[in-house]
Amino acid sequence: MSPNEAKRAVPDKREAILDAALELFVERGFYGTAVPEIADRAGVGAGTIYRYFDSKEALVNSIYRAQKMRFGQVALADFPATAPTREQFRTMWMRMAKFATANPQAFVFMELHHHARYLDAENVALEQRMLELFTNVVVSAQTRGDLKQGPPRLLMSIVMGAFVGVIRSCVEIAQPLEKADWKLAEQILWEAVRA
Amino acid sequence: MSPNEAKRAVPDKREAILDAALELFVERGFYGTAVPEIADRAGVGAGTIYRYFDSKEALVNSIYRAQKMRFGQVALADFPATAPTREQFRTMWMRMAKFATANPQAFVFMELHHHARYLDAENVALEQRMLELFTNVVVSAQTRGDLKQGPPRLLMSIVMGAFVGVIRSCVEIAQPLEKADWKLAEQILWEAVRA
DNA sequence: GATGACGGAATGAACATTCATTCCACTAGC
DNA sequence: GCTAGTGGAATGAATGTTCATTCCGTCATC
Repeated sequence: MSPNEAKRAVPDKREAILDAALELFVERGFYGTAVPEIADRAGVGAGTIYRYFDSKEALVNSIYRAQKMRFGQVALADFPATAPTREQFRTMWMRMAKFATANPQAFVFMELHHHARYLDAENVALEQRMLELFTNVVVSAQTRGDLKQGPPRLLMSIVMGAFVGVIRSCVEIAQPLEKADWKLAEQILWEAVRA
Repeated sequence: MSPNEAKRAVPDKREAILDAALELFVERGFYGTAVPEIADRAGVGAGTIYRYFDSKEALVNSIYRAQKMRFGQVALADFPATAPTREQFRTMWMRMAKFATANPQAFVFMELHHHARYLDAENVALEQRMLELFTNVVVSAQTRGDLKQGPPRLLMSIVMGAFVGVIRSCVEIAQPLEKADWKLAEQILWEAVRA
């Protein structure tokens, strides 16, 4: 029996800590969450957290990085760069909706910590890179004359803001949106930004 | 010299505390802000805060209530209940834009604390009442056939979400939106929700 | 296969620090 | 001199972090 297999006999504590911390950070925020609380919910000792993470800040940065990259994977993998703008928009929207429905907490977490002071440089850069990717897509769609003119930042704020608004209202009432309503929302926002 | 005048000789400490706390709560959140920090920024002693507010929670609730009511005044006073929906929408949007431009921090503060666990019952009720007011306006516009059908909550999430998105992007880059861009945003969102 | 010594993961009580709140000496205005 | 109002040091509770100890799976030895 290899050491690896032996280790797997114990349920993964690192994962348990990450999950518990994600939940609590969403519920109470970073400063509102005590490390021993995280340990309790994860079912480990308080000290164990420091075997896996250097500090509370390192923990929150770990979660942020992992979720952001997962989101990036889902949203941007095989992006249909040559497809019509209408289809690009629908694809992006529905992928985001799928991710956010499957992981509402992860999505809200990213929103909450977007511009937190305790995000490390690597995460700030990651955020920046993703923003630029989206901006490029918007700008080139504008150049093609498919989207309204105006500051790209404004268009993105409107679409992303609306998306976040919808997700948050779902989280508040603890009920995922119907597929039909997702489609309606997509249609509404496409009509909003199309040229 | 009357006692009132004498007091006014000292710049209003209550107001200074409220202003400093609003700023810091926006910058660092409720739990991330230490009471002595608030005192420092307000230019008063830490103990003085407790002459004016029972606790840190009472302070944050005071700010929330004051800003929410100010916002309600601005947004809903003399609401043109009989005007065409198009005009109602424009009026509401521009009033919110005016408030949020003049008080970006107050607006972000309200967004941040919307569903905080430390909001007292009175503030939760206040929030509820305002939500119902907006919902009524939306539903009756839908009944008139001026807005898209669909869950009113969904439409409101989209519009308010987009609005918040725009404001937050302004706050991030510390630069208010041009009047022209506000008009563009208004037009975009009207086209989004109109029937 | 049984035994016991070993390594390192896990623990949670203890520590230093930070925080909200209290308290009291001091001041300014009468 | 008296009072109301103030600042900021003092206080005790709570927090993030550490560390001496426990616990457990592994493996060499018989």
